[in-house]
Amino acid sequence: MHAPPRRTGRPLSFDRDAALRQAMLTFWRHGYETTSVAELTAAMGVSAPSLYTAFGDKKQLFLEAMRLYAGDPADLERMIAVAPTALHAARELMTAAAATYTGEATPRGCLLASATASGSAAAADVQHAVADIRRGIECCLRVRIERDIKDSVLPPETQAAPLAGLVLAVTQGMSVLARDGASRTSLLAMVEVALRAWPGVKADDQALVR
Amino acid sequence: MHAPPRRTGRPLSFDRDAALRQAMLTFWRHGYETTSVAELTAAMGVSAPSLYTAFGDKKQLFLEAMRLYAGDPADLERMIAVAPTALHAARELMTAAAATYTGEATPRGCLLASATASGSAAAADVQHAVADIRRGIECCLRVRIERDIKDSVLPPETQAAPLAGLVLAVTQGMSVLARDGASRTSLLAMVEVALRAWPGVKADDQALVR
DNA sequence: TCTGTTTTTTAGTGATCGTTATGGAAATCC
DNA sequence: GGATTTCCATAACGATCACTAAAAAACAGA
Repeated sequence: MHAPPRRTGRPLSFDRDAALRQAMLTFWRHGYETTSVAELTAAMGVSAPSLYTAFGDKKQLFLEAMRLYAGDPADLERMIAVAPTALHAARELMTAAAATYTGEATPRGCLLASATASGSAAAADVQHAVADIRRGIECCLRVRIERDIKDSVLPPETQAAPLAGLVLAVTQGMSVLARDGASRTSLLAMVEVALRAWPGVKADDQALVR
Repeated sequence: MHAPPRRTGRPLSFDRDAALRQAMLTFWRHGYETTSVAELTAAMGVSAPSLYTAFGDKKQLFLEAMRLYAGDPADLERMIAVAPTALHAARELMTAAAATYTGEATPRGCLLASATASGSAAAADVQHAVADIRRGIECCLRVRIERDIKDSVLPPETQAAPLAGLVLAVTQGMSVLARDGASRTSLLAMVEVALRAWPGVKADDQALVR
């Protein structure tokens, strides 16, 4: 992002990246508003004043943790663009989500889906930031579908927007089921079923695109 | 449920059902833990002591509001059982959800999806109660799909569980998109696309089952 | 009217919320 | 070794959290 000012004075006694990662995991598990600063300081191993000088406030800390969770948007955009077809990209998106939501060393579900699903009016801007990430993914996938239509990979009557929306809905819906205790295997089976909604895919045709 | 004891004493000054409905709308909009009792008393037009004598505590009030939102489980079970096919039931489930999540006079999204998506460990039992409702719907739909398989309405290789899970995932995922601002029209289009994953349905075949 | 029962209002409980002032310890610069 | 700069630990800020004690108020039956 921007180079640290690197001035004189006492150096930080904690690893900022490691602390941020712990904050991310805590937000992932408990949500944004339902995670207290006390929980954060305990998980991060950092006192409250240190947290505030290093990250600003709770909201900025969450936004930074959210960006750490989501990764570089350019990476995802590249994955979608480079995939052989939009179908491959959609499958990759959903299977990766299913794996992420059921990791052994991480909280269940999706940080984006859980963190701000509920929230008071005071957290509206945080909800917008999360929604922006979703919209970015959906937009990226829709554009890729439209490209496939233009390239005659998909039939011309294909509805790009609802198809991209479905992928997002299944993804975020899987987060809910993962939180309820659904296994990775069951989520992956759902992904395979969902992909049968893709134009040109049906039943055993799936083997062709895997 | 159980007949009121109908004893002597000062009568209630407020309509309990109307107050419960306002509580439901407030929980629907802001979630369980992120709704304060102060917000509830303001929305319900009831003082805190009255709220506690009438509903117990915040948790019991939420559970009652949740049951009001979800309706009688028997009604849903009956709808699924009475539907011509499991496909009809699935379509009804998803289109009704899309309509509910984008109502003009109600909060956006699904109370079940939003209220406990995030939450501290203290609200674990509330999360379980919400998850139980989802599991009930999913189970009911899965049984209906298995019945259609047995009745040769669906092909024998149909995977009932992932198919039912997909319907739930799309439903709960639509809640997220509705909260992000998706229109009812776009959600309904996604439902139509999702239903193409159903065995035996593809493209224009949909007209046959509508 | 009097008694008993229940709900109301008023005011407040201790706990926790996010956040910060303060004072001193620690590390770099000259 | 100062001088300077930065960070850490302690403690506390006002606000809000879920919740309730106490007493007045409104009903039913006598």
